[in-house]
Amino acid sequence: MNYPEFKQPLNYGQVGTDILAWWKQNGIFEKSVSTREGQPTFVFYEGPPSANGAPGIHHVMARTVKDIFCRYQTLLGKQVHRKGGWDTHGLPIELQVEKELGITKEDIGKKISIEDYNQRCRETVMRFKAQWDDLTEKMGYWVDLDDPYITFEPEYIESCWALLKKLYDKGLLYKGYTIQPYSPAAGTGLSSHELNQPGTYRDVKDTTVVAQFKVKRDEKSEPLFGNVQLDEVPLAALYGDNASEPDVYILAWTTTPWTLPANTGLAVGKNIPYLLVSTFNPYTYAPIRVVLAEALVGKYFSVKGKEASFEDFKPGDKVLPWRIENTFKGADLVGIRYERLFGQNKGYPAFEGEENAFRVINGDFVTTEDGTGIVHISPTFGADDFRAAQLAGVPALLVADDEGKLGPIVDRTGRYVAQMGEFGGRWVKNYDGHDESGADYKTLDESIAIRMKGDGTAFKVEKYEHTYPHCWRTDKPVLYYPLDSWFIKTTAVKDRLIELNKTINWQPASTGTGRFGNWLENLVDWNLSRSRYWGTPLPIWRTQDGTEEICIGSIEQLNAEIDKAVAAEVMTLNPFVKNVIQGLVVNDFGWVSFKDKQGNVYEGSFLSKPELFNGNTVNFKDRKLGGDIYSIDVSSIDFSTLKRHIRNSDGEEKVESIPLTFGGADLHRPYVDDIFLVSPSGQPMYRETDLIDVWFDSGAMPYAQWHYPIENEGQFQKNFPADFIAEGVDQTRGWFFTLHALAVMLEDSVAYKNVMANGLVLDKNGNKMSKRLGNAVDPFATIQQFGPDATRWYMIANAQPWDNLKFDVAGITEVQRRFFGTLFNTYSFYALYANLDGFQAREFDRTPHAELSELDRWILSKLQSLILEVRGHYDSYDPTKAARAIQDFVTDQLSNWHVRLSRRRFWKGELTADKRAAYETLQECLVVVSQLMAPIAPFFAEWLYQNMTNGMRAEAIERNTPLAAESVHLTLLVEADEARIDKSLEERMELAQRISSLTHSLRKKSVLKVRQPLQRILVPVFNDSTRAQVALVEDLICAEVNVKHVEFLDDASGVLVKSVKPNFKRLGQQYGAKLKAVGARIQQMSAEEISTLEKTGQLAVEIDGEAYTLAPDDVEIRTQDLPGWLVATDGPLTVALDVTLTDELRQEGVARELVNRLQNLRKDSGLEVQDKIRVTLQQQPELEAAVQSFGGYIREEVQALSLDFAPEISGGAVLEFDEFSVPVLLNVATA
RNA sequence: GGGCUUGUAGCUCAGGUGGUUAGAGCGCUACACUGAUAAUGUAGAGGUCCCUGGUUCGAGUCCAGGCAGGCCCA
Repeated sequence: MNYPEFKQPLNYGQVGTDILAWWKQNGIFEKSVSTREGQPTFVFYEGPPSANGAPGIHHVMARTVKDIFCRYQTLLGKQVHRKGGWDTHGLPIELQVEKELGITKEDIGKKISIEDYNQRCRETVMRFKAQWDDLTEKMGYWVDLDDPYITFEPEYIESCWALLKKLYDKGLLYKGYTIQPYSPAAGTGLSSHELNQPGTYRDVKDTTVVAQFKVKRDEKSEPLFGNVQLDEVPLAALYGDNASEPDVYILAWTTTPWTLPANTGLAVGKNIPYLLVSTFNPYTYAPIRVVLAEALVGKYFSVKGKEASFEDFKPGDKVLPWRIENTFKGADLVGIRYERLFGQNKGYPAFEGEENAFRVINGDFVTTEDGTGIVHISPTFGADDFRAAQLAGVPALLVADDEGKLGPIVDRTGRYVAQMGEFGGRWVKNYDGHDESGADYKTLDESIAIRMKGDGTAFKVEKYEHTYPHCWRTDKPVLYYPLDSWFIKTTAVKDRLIELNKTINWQPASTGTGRFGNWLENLVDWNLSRSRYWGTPLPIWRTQDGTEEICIGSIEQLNAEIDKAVAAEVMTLNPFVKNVIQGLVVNDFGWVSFKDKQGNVYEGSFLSKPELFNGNTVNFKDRKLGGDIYSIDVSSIDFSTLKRHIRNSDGEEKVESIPLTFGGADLHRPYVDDIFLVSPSGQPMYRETDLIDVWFDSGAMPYAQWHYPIENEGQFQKNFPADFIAEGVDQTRGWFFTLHALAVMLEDSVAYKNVMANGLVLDKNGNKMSKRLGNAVDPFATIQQFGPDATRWYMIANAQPWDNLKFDVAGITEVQRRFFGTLFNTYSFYALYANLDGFQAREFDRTPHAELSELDRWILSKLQSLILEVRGHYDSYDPTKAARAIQDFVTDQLSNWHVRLSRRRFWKGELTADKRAAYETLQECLVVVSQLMAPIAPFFAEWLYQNMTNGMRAEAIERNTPLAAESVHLTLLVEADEARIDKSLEERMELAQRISSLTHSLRKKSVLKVRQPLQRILVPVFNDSTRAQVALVEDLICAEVNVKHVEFLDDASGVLVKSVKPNFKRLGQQYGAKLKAVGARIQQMSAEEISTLEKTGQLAVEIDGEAYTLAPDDVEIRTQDLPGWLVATDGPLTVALDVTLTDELRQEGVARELVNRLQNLRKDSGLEVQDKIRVTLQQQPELEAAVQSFGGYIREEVQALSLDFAPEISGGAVLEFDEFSVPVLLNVATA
């Protein structure tokens, strides 16, 4: 048997398993890379997943996308290395460990050592690696799992350090601050995780103040002083004697009055409407004008006040009179300057940048839900404040402490610094546990409010209940407070980031311009600092006073610095030494040798018992039998001489040096924290305790995966930048950004040329999948059940990867049935008949293209078009369209038309030239389809390819043809042979399909089954080309719909009834508003008018008294009816069916019925396709007539050597059809 | 709250630059076909194209505002 045959239904899961085993056995993935050696490369970066959880179905989606384009590029002949990777650091892992250990961050270093804690993290992070690897294999994602980069390995961290140093040397790394939740009582910052603990947000009653900020009169603020008088009351009349213009104040509300002395700006919403209102201060009763949001006027001013007289207002009156003077948009107010609330004149300190402070700025967070619609900005005590101020160039109010170090007006214990005038030293909240019940107790907020009332700068003071976060440990209120942080100055390269982003091909484009582009436009500096334990440590050491610092870029440099520090006696011992020695004890390998600094030679091994280290000394046993045990001071060891001696099983000895850096060196905390360096001036330097953002780790992978820039420059250069990356859209500001930012800063280049951001995988109802809701889909079970191909195909074909996918297994079933089932059937069909005929396709001596039938040339033309189309879609990173095009070709064109119409060719008779051509055509289609689908459905494609080509392999290898490749994934994708594309042929086949469909529809209406032959169909045609086109496919149509002829009707026949439809597109352009009338007139055209238009090429009509000349292009003429005929239409195409039945047609119909029943009988009797039979029917006149005319046909169809009648038949079957009931005897012909 | 994104038949999705009668597959119903048969053909039912307003002779398509879902950020 040349072509393997399979039972229906095919077990797709098994196909996956079998192919996977074969790939492994034959190293196909490795070959897919190695056979492309020397070819152009296609660089792909694997975004490292974290293996601390089980993989989900969405990972199958993301990895399918990655896999598709890597496989496709391989098919194009490129070499595609795919180095895997693991993301191993970060908060999720720490939290998981803490949960498992039942501890909190506070316990680290107390209940558990940092060392042990990090060890737990290291063990936890790879816990699910086996599952991940398993899924990777089973789903057919080809990536190198044997040599992945792992972000916690010392080489990887060292690369990160080297990159940080490069940034540091470029001046892009600096220490600043961010506003973070801070607990003065605990003296520590709080993570958002800690802030989300239950019970941290509580209702508290605070003193709140609506403060008045006095506007400085200048060019910018002049409109506020202009006397617009919306309420049409002259100013003088308003204030009576106080006719001089009252001051203008901007109102801003705060629930934390203690931040008011730190105010440096006011934020407005640029689209929010604001009012200028004339009124009086409720405490000093001075006439004032105030600015606030229109929407909030009702909150501060009563209806009564709007009517109240200004002249009659006197101190003590409850109702404040008020009038609206003018309206503004927030944008109009931006830039206005105002006076400092607590200024130097009142004893408050000056600060740097003061000239840029006290301005109105834009704030996108401003709302009119509460307050005044204007937000008081104190950049040191609010994250929004800080950001808005930074964007607008407004400085923070910082004062110098005793050492000259700048800081906020509140110290880290929660008190005002001494410089704060009358309030200096006051607690901003009750952090000192002061008794609040005392009559004279006043909070700082209250004191400030009282002061402001007196100064006339408070417009409203009241107690207000709101929720406020509290420290979960101390129960004291949290402050938003500036904490030290290290930053990468991404804003310095902002323009370049934007510029280079425009050269990246984003899929979908909107993510690049929108989500990512906007993010770049509003870029702030990258906050690198994390106060955590399990991550890449920041390699910066500083002196206590911060005046001297060093950024370490390599372990070599670090060792050199350590040596200096040891020499300067800042440290007694290089902490890595212990690490190395520990490693040598743990790894049982043989023995070591070294010299001490005096040159004495030692040979032997370190002893771990009773304890490895006693201070800095270690026990060492001489290798001589019964040798002495020394106690050695490790600081005396000359580590450059340290070697280990390994004896293998053959007794061969291997000697290797042990670098101090690796082989046990751990660059994590706490080890790096134990390193103290010495500054040039001789001061000790301590490491900044921060870790760096894990996103830096992943963004550094283009460099760190090769241990670049420490080594492997060539590797790096060859693989930078990436041609393609793909991850979820949630990575836009994560990995996509960090890759881009680092590439621009370090290499002035993009990091990737093409990027796909895929969407989420939701459950079938559109809800997010989660373990908690129990709607998560198990990827292993899915692949097991449906096979990897149907799963992948469904995900790709159903929705474009960047749209969210509603995952429904019913969809996989459908794909499996409709696409894979059809393709499998088509293959089985081919295999069945090819095997019967002993046919084996060859690459040589094939039927010349010109000699192929219309049908064959058509499907091959379609195939070439498909190759073009699919390549185009893959090239433009649109796998969905590629999948859909392949699917439509296989189901609609190949199976449902070409194979269906070719069935007789396959099963009839000997291996003729036409049959051979049919095999060759189908064979070519199937092989090409296997290639085209290979990126998406790699297993099934392999299955199909091998089944189709294994019989050709030997010759292919011998003659070195494309099919020499043992795997479809090692082939080169066929190029479309455009010479074989025949658009005209494709067009007429479509006509044949549509005419057939219409004819079927007519048969159905007339209840004339297809088995009943009919004489003819009539097709009206208006032009010769259509006529010629249809004539060429007449045979196909006749065979498909079982009629004898296709006849054409043209105008000359005189029986066509035409109708006309306005061509609105053309008419609209020509007549515009008149179109309606013209269109109506066209629809009323008479037969004569249509005829005139056709013959003369124009038609004069009158519409609403105006003359128009219609051209043929203005209308679409079609035939809709043939009087006396049953017709069906599809757009411009019309078909009429001649339903006249002659005796001969009837007889042929009977003959066909007979054939059909006999075939069924054959099949029911279990006969094989090739068995011959003898048939005897019971006599019946009508049957005999039919057999007389069509006996030869019947015998041939049912492969009967004889077809006879007998007067009486018993014991056989009875054929029933139409009004017949025929006893029959069927025997297998033995000879 | 901001940015981005999605909304078309029961379900999943198509619908360049606006053109009047909005399509496909699945599912459903009926009929047919039967040497691919757990396949296939034909027909039918099924739509306020999320809503409101605007531009236009004409809007699923363009504009504005809203609603709902999603993601990211605050």
